[in-house]
Amino acid sequence: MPAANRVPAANRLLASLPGKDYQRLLTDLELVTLRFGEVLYEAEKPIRHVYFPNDSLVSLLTPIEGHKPPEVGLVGREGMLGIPVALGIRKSPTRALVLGTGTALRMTTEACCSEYGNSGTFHKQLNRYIHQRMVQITQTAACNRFHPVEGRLARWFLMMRDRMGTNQFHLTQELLSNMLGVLRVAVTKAAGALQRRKLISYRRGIISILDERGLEDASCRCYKIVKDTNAGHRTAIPG
Amino acid sequence: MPAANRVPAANRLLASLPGKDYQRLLTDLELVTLRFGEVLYEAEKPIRHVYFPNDSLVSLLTPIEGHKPPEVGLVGREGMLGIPVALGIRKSPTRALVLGTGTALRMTTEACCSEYGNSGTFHKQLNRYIHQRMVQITQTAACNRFHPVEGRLARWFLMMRDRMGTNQFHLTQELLSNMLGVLRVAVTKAAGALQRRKLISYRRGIISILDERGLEDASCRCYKIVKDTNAGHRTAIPG
DNA sequence: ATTGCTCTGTACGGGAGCGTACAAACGGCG
DNA sequence: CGCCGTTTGTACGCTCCCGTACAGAGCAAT
Repeated sequence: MPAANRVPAANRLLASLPGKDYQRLLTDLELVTLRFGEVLYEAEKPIRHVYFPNDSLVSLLTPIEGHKPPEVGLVGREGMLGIPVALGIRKSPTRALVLGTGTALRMTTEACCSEYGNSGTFHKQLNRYIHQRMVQITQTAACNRFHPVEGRLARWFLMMRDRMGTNQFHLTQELLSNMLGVLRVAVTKAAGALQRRKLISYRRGIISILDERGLEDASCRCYKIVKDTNAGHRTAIPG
Repeated sequence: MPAANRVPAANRLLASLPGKDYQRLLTDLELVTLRFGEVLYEAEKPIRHVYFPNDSLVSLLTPIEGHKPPEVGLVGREGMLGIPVALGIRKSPTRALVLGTGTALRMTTEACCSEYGNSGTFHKQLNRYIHQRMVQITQTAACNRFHPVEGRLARWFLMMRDRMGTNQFHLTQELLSNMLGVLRVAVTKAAGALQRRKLISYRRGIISILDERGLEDASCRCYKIVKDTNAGHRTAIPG
């Protein structure tokens, strides 16, 4: 195994663990590079590893007949891939597609299961993250239903920025339209509007955020709602 | 506390527990009647009890500005209300609205937390249910995005039947349209089409399923996908 | 029966997004 | 430089659903 301990835990979930727990986890963790386009899990297939992204970014897609699978989750340094494992399920209901090339720490499904029992803190932090993801999916369900493409697109750019920690990323409108579950031309139109307002620039797959505040105003409120949930640790049960 | 042990555990989640675990849980469980229109949790408010419906039915709604809150979960005898508690969160992200009058067993949030630690089986079954609900939300997100109202309506009737265990229930088109996140007239039209095909009858809030097979054919495939997930225990990690 | 309320059904213009087709711009490569 | 595949932008008819308005049908109470 490559030396995972040579890398700081850029992953926030791991970074939130006490040193002792983190040290024990490290023995099971392996540093890997996730490359754009790579599929970590296929839907309905076994989960062999759980992943903790550092600067990589992964999209979760749910298959639905007659359509390109839309996105139901976006995971970066704030989270983990492989929630079902923590719930005792070895089969992924979704497809995990790497959108942003970068590194991640991973451990085998088996190791994760036993660590989940060993460290109470790991367990607790993971549970909090699972809750965040449920909120994220819930909000996405409502958002997909009601909000026009432009606001959803702005929201998606901001989520991507938060999870990658950079204002520039690479993704074609074609792929993006699949994630949002809309026609490519709808993305073209919405992205064009955002460009004219100088909030972003979008050139051949390279997206740059020019005006963060402006983009937040252009995004639907769902962005803030999910973000605030993630920040709201006070609601966790103490002890 | 009313004698919860006078009622058989119609709730499937409780019924799946070994007798020993169930007996211990019973000391904390209280039998209550949930009445149509009652709100068990308000969104963003504390969760005081977790509920295990017997023949009652509860809808989970997520608030979204400028719209009536759409449904993101439907809970009956197969499940539990208060998943966040099991994840260490005391605040409900959704509103829990009783759609079907009936009984439920409930326990306090505190009791649930300690039982969650006491019984490994309880823990395990709950985790499996949490996973099911994540699949349910995920499917709903995609379904809301792509599928026309008629199929979604048929699906909703079937889910209601599964969770209530009856072919007849009471709900106005107005309320139903809020759950589905569509205009009331869209429900009227879709329900009318299903009636003309003799799959249901719908008279002043009283819905009767006339042809289950036909209704399944009319529903979108999401129905079967979620149902099969719930049946698919084999994917659980053994031991 | 009459009144009043709730619930269901019908009508119609408008808008967002679909599906498709095609044109234009860009970048890599020979 | 010129070619070619990829990516982005524009156009247009169509459908579904929105928003609103209003009519009819069932039920309850007086």
